[in-house]
Amino acid sequence: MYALTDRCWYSKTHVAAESCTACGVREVSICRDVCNDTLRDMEDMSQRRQFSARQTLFNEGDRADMLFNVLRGMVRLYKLLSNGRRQIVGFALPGDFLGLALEQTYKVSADAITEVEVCRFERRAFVNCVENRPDLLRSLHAATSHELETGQEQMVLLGRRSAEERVAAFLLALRQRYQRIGACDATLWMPMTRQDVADYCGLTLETVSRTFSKLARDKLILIVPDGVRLIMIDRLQRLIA
Amino acid sequence: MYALTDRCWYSKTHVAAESCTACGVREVSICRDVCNDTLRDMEDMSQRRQFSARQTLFNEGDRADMLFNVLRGMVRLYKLLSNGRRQIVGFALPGDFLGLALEQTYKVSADAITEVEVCRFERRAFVNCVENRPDLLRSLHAATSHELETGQEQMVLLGRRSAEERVAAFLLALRQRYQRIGACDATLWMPMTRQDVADYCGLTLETVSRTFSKLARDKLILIVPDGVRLIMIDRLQRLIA
DNA sequence: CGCGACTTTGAGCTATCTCAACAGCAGTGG
DNA sequence: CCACTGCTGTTGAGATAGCTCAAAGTCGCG
Repeated sequence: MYALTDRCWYSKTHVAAESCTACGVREVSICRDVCNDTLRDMEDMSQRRQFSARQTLFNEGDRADMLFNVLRGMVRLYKLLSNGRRQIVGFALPGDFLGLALEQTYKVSADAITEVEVCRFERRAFVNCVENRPDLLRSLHAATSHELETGQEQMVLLGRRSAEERVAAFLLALRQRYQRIGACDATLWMPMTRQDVADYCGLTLETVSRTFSKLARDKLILIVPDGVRLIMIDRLQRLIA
Repeated sequence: MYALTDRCWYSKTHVAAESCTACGVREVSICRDVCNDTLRDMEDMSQRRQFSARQTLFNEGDRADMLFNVLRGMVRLYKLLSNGRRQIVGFALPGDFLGLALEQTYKVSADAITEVEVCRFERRAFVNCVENRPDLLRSLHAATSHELETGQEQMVLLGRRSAEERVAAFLLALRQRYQRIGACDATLWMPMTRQDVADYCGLTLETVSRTFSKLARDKLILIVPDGVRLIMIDRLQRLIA
């Protein structure tokens, strides 16, 4: 898949190649298991696009004209409340598909945390394709189911865990996701801010910062620029057992 | 659909008829939009079953041999943490399908809150059917997407809302679900305990009770046996705006 | 009637939030 | 080259929403 010994998997030099068959994220995307005909259809429909850090991909409520497959970088998906409170419902990594539900309007907002490259589809065309291609629908359903399960885990985290457990669970889940896309490393790349982590974990940024500090003081993690190195994964796991 | 002026829609006398075409919950189930052939297949696979209140339908981690469509009653879906903490991730009502993800093991536990009647499928047979019936897959995907969206709303509730907002949002969401299945009424049927509501809203049962009392004191709701009557829906809505 | 399960209410406690100060660092411009 | 600014992160101290523990109230049911 990627060269993974360092964090170059998300760097500019490892952009997925132009062709789907050579695409670097195909192995972890909804297009992994589709047949060749379907893949060709998808390739014909797709356009490559880039977003710079902090650019918006779409806003909750907008007409969902475009669907995205993330190729590189990190995207935050979130909902806002009237008074500015924000809940991040997920961080999208390479291989993640935005718009799984195929619905007419976006149900969350999305913006780029880092520079982001995506494979973009027009929704109408994509939906048409899905209608004729049960293998693609099957993939979409599997991905949606997986998201649903992740969401249920997150409800447990938000509803029933302490601050320390939330942060530990967040770190371990992030690690698992990097493993899944073949980008694992004892050092987790964390381009998001403390505020982002807080808005994902249902905490304040100060509590997140204090909790990171405590975990570092206890030598379970090491805080490094743009990331965290997991030192004692077993003890992190015991925290959330 | 049902006779709805009172709460009889969930009573024993309104059990869905034996035939799928005459089924009382079909209009709100995954089988709503499937073609006649698919429906016949599903009917052949399905078995009617009953569970009494507090009976377990399945436990998280078990092999998912059976899938369920709820016909009558209410089911709680939850996850447990080691020390007994519980997060309820959803209440299943008539028309809700349990096992949308078609996965090999259950990701949550489910037990009956009331007496429950279900339409039950063997997973293997069901999955086989889905493979050959894109229309059913389409329905499953739509239902799964809807669950995913509901889950994201719930993350906002759990991560960023106050106790009062959580309870208000819970009541309004419950009302919407009853509306959706054609069982709406100013009085919401709430057979679950305060502990269940607490475990759904990420609160303690005392906080839920106090919040209900406050909403009742403020005349936004009226607490009645086995339910809550919504008196000033607009003010509840303003609470969560 | 009396028991058990659920609910309500009260009072004190604490995990987390809020507010505030400060530190590190990158970019900017004199 | 260095002051300055803005942004992110850290740390401290006091405030508070919701939790915990406890007691009493309600209701259905044998």
